[in-house]
Amino acid sequence: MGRAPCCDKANVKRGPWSPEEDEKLKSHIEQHGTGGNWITLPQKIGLKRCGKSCRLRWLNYLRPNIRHGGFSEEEDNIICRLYISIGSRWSIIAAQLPGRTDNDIKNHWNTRLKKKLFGKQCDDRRRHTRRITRPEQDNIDHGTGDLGIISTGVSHSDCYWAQQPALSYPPLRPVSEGSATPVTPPLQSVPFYEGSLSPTGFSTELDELFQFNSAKLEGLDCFNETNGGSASAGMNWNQVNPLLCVAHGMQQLPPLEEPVQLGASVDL
DNA sequence: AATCACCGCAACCGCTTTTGC
DNA sequence: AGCAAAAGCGGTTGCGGTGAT
Repeated sequence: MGRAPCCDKANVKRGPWSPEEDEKLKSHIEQHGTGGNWITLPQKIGLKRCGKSCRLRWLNYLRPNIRHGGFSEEEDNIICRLYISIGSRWSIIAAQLPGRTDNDIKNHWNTRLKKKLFGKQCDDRRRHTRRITRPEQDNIDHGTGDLGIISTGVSHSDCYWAQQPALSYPPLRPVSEGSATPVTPPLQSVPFYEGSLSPTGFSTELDELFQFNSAKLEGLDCFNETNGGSASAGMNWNQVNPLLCVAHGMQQLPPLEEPVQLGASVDL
């Protein structure tokens, strides 16, 4: 029983695409379109590839106007803001960044932005765990250092980067608090938002998803007061990376005379 | 110079959602 | 309305390149 496979795995080629395969697929789709059926397309054009593989190759690589790499600061900010708000909905995030694919954004997040946003601790932790044996790593990796903790709900006592004592980012506070001038969302200068901007700076459609997703952050106790309270209201803005505050649309304030130390004496 | 570990990316896997009958 | 097939999507894996030891 079980689901029928989408193709005969024994008779399809896997792995990297050759230039010839790319050319076949590209020229066919440019001339005839996909025909509305990815499953039969590879047979039609004599490719020994799974239909899903063809679709992926087209969407992520062969499609016109695809841009790879070279993410700008502005794009980084958009990705971070959306990730914080709606989570790993890569296709939705990609829809806000013309020329970017969900796969590309996902890779960019996993390899760079995650570290940029939450600090080097994640990175160091990973580096450490990769040096140890597989069984040990299996015991450690879940819920530590990685953003997986957001959805797994592991408490921050298990959260490696939340335990680190020496963060000294400039202090920050929510825009809504006090008289600080809000940071202008960088998105407003991006043409594809024109016409349907919500107060958050994203498209109206996206705004429904963009209500601050506190549930998503429940596992991240550094977003919360120790006694509960909403994720954004309870956040200790002195202890987070500036980029994270960009993600929240927060105002960054001038440095305190003494940097806040994250440690046992500080309430999270 | 050799070896090892890490990083970045392309591609795959399998689950969920959508569509057509 | 119910089912099956196709499409969409997000998580994960594998591998080549690169830097550190």
